[in-house]
Amino acid sequence: MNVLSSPAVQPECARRGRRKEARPGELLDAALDLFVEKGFAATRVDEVAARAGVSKGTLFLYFPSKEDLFKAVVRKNIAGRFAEWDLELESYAGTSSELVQYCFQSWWDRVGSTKAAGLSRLMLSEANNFPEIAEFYRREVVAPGHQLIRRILQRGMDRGELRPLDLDHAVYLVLAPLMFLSFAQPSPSVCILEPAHFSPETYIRLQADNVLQGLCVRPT
Amino acid sequence: MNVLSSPAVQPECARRGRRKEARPGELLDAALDLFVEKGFAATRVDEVAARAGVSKGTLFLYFPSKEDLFKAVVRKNIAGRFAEWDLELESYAGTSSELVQYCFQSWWDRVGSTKAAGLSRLMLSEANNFPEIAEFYRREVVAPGHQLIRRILQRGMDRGELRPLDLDHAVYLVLAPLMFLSFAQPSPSVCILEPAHFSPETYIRLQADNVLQGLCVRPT
Amino acid sequence: MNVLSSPAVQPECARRGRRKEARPGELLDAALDLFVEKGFAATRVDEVAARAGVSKGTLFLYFPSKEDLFKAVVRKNIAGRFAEWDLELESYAGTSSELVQYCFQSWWDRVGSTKAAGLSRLMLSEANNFPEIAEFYRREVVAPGHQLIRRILQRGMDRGELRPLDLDHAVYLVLAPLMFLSFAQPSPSVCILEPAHFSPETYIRLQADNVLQGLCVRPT
Amino acid sequence: MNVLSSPAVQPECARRGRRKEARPGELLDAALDLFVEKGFAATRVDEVAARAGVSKGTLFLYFPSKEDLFKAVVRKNIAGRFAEWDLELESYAGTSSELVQYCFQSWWDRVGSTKAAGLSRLMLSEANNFPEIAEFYRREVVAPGHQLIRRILQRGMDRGELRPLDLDHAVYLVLAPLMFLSFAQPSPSVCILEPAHFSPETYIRLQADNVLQGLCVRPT
DNA sequence: AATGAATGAGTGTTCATTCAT
DNA sequence: AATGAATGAACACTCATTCAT
Repeated sequence: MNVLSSPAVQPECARRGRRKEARPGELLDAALDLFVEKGFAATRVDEVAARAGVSKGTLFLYFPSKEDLFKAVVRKNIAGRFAEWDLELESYAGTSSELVQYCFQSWWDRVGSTKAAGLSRLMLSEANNFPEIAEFYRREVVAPGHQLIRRILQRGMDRGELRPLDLDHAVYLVLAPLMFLSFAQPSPSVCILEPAHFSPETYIRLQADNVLQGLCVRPT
Repeated sequence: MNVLSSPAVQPECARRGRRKEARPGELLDAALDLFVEKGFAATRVDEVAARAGVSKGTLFLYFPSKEDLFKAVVRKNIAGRFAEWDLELESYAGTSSELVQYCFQSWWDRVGSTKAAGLSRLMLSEANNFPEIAEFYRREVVAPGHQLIRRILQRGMDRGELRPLDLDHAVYLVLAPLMFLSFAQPSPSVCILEPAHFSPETYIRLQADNVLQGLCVRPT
Repeated sequence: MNVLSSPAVQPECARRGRRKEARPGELLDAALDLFVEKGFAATRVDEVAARAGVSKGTLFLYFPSKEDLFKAVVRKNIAGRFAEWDLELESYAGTSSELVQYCFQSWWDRVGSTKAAGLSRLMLSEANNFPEIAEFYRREVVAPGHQLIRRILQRGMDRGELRPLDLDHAVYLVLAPLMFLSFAQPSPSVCILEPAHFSPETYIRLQADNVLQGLCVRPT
Repeated sequence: MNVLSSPAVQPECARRGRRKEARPGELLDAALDLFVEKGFAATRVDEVAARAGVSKGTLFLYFPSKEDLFKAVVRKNIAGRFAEWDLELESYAGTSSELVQYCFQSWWDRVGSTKAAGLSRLMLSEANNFPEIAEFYRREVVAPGHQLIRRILQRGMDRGELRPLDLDHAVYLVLAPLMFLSFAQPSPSVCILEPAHFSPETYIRLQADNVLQGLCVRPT
């Protein structure tokens, strides 16, 4: 463990120590993959542990239950990032039109194009069977997400850049296109007819442009 | 069970006879309800059988496995209503703007507000596990649906009422809002923040109006 | 399967039918043996099922949980018999002295000398860890047992055959000797010093005689 | 850890030092508490270690297994207080009646009301699983206890104060009430119907008085 | 054709025990 | 000596599927 340690044994020695702190992250990564691929119920904790290279018992050392593991996955990949996004919104200086475009684009960059996008579809199927998880997801993801969009639209109305809107329904002008793309991940087969001709980036731009035609006081 | 049967028991016997042939249909109906409500994995075959009024053994008499039951449910319920809709479209006489509005509205009336909407969400979750069914669904539902929208948009462009559109992505300007609503049914909790303040009809109208602002050459 | 069926295959055929009704009883017998031998927590449901000659799944067909199985065992072997004993007491015509003797004796004949006696010791160890079972046992066994003894003593006082007694403590003049013997079953090693010199029947008679010396108005 | 240690840290160091040697004892004390409270199986070694203020690994440093810990607990706590009691008996000057009363009372004061009473119940439950310990308990506790009672009764017969007794069974006239109370501790719920109305002291007096009515040549 | 009793593989979770540090 | 991260065997309970009747 000194300067002379050969690189070959270093990892072996360090693994223990390094692992200890890396474990939760490795488990969360493995869990995200499997949850997104198979759904919550169909994902076996053994498999998550195996993919993270540990035993089943170790998983329960870090997460007291499968549900808690799932919550941690959601928190790490989505829920925990709203604080940052909210701040970003508050300090945003551009027009509402630019803000909405930015919103679409950065949702895609940070969520839609990542594995985390698959979590939305997951919730769709499992919400009925796991009410506690559904409630958690509503509180930690759905609510902040809705509020974020509402604030964007409200800001636009306040600044006179957007038409007067019924926010209870207008939020979905923004959310529906994003969620649709989210639900289509990672296997778009039942949503997108010809994935080969489909570019998410083009989709995102088109949706943003189009919704703005309707939202803005003066169509750009 | 012969001519001497008293009238009192006759119906009993007759029902039996009728039942025997109606069994598969009753099972499929029960299965549709439960699959849509709980998802594939969480639906127990006992419950399907019970709801159809037969024993679990009988179900396996008609469907060799739960998977086959699922396939049969999907096959039965996603039949071709598209032929009729295609005809309707061809003979439509109004403006594109009216046509799109009509399209949103009648989708909600005929699909979105019915049990069939639940099947979309089902397919979304199970497509990975039933590639064969997914392919079937793509062929019988996704493809005709996309084509229908494409024709509507193409018609609009041909008539000079809609702007020039990249159809491969523009179809989703119409589809995304509809599918989002479909996936949110029947348990909107993880999509809609406050279902109590949400009216599907208002949503449909707002989405149609808004998308048209972007699509039309001259905003109405 | 007709009149010519050899007796050898008859049981094979009949087993299905006969079993169906005999199963719960067979399971309860197996469960009683194992619960008494190993305790509640240490008894494996697989083992109970195996001893009854069925699979684990079959056990859960008849008893929804291990706790319910245990309750059924207690009900069959003790709790369900108080009704009969209460009746017996009401119609008893002899003196209180005879009644107490009869009580000791028939407790031994019907409970103390059977495997059911082991259930008391079981509860002693498991009560803390399974509060629901403990509560059930209190309600179904402890309470009726105490009441039965109280009524016997009260009857004796009413008839002027027994001295005035503080029933809250006097019940244990009768219960303690019986329970001690119960706790000593089926392995008396830590209660009885020399089991070889110990006769439960003699013990029962001696305890009954002795307690009566104190209870009766005129020592016999 | 030497003379230079500042007074402030001295106690810290000293405690460590003292602790190191006291560890096994602290572990045994913690284990006694927990075993008595929860039983052997339900007691978790983590909890024992935590209560003793050490890690789980440390426990296994001193005791190779949970079973060995249990054995050590029993061995430590069931020491010979009988020598003292035997002496007390030999020099006792009062009547047999007084002696028996004294015996009941001091058993309660010195054993029944202490944690040691819980050990009896522990042994009762675990005797099957730890025959070696059971044998030890028989030799060190059961046998001396029985002998002590036998001598008391023999003394009474010799002095003409007690009736002629079959000692093999008569010992239990004294032992059964005491053991019943012992087993009922510390959670009397499955033995005592209404603990709120129950006073161990009253119980002890009543049992002593009553048994003497039967034992004595002339009822006092 | 219809039943429903029986099965047994599979799942999340616990906990005594090990061992590298 | 002491730690605590890691293990893996064990266990109650579920449910799709089978099959004798």
